[in-house]
Amino acid sequence: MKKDDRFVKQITPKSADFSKWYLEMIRKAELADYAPMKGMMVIRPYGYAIWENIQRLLDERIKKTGHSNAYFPLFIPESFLQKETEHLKGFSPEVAWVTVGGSEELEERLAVRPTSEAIIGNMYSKWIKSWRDLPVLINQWANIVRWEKVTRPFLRTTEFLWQEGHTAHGTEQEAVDETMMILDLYKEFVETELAIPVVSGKKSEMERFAGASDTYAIEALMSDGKALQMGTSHFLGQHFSEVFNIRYEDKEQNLQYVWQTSWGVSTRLVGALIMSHGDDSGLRLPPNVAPIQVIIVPISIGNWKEDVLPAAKDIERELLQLGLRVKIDDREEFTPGWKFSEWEMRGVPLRIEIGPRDIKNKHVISVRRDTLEKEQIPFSELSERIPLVLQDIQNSLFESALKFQTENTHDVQTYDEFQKIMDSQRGFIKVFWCGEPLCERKIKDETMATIRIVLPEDPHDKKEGHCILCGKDSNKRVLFAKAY
RNA sequence: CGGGGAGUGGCGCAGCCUGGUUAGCGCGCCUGCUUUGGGAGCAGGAAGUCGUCGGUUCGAAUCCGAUCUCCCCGACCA
Repeated sequence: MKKDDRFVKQITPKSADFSKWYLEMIRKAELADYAPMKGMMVIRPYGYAIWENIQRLLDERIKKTGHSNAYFPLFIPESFLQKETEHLKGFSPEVAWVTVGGSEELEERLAVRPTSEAIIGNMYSKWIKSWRDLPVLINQWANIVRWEKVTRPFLRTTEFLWQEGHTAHGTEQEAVDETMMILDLYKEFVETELAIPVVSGKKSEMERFAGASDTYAIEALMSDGKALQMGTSHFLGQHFSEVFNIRYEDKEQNLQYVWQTSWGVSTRLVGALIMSHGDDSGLRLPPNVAPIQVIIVPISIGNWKEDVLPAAKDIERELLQLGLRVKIDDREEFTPGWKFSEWEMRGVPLRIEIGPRDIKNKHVISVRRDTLEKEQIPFSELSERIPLVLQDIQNSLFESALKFQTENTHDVQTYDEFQKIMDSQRGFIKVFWCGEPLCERKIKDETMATIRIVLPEDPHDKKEGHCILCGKDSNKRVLFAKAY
């Protein structure tokens, strides 16, 4: 769409300045606002409603796979964090500390949780005694604080909301299986509900979670060619069970350390929604998580409150009965045209226009946000048609994001090509890598790209090749990208 | 954390260099009337003490210092 043809004129087009567009979207669509303290934001009702939908849809899946929710304290004694050396090293630069309670200096500082492995490890050591106590499958929805130097709304904030699962198992295999099951669950969830295609795989050593044996992640390509980590699933091995002494007696009466996992996704997903689907006119929210799925705009002409509004309300009632999230915009102070633009900018998937002409002809005009296509739907077919259209929008948002991802995943042969792509349109770059952190480091220094994931084996792909940088023989296919 | 830019009614900005009466403009907001099928028009009105603290000066949005916050680039970052 040419700039001049855009109906929505109050925002910087995404194509003109991606970063500015992103920040404007958040504020103009009223997803969030800056709080007065550095790096902190207020999630406003419209943004929070998206998070609530994410929570609900993910929570269902977490419970369906046998996990239960619980809640652990916000504060963690310093000594707990210190137990796992790598964990401490990884997090200490960004921990916020409580040193005073009321007017009294604390004997031991308390960390505001940057993640909960330590406090949960401590509790698990009390709860787990026998093989009969296993597995422990607990999830918590919580807030997290990390004192980040550079922050961006939703993508990296000082305080954020997330879900963190923490499980303990009797065997290594069981914990590994859990790690992978959750990774798949995340992938399915994000692709189905957020309509964002992701790639999943293991993290390189450099990107591994502090204290984990292995970290797996789902990564998505944003429409500016940068990758965003959307969720992680960690196989913790016995690192935490050893230091927190989480042991159980097995059937043979041997004391064994448990095997653990932890995994999480955060409010960052809201940022991902904005960046993957948004366009020059604003947000394009997938129906499954959109706070409002259908906005009904009555055409306010003449005696519209008596002629048009009742019909609009009938339609609202009918759609509500289908379980849809519907709203009528009956504000008198705005013209229909204004409302069209407003809801377009805010990303509502489907708009229904109804005016005197439509009532006479017993149909409505529906306009889908993703394509801006208009369609006449007879009153009698609304209940049947609207859910289908919404599903189609959900699907086509995914398809177009997938197309973008495919078109921007480059299979390159030379480092020269690699550098050229990173200097221009970016995207995912698929190459062989020798496994040396030194090569990874050098590539990062020269191109800003990091290994997002080590690709799982794919029967369609070559198995052997040469490291893109040093040329050594390699059987590791990896995905490089510039990360958020 | 380093380099650069910026904070002036709700939003976007001008004024600052070369201190000087009531700090302007557009959008938005309020009231009224006319309107309403892709961001309506006219008339009237309200709202800022110039991020914050301190300094220079007869006088500071304007000069100086500190500090907070935001943006961009980099360093760092489950």
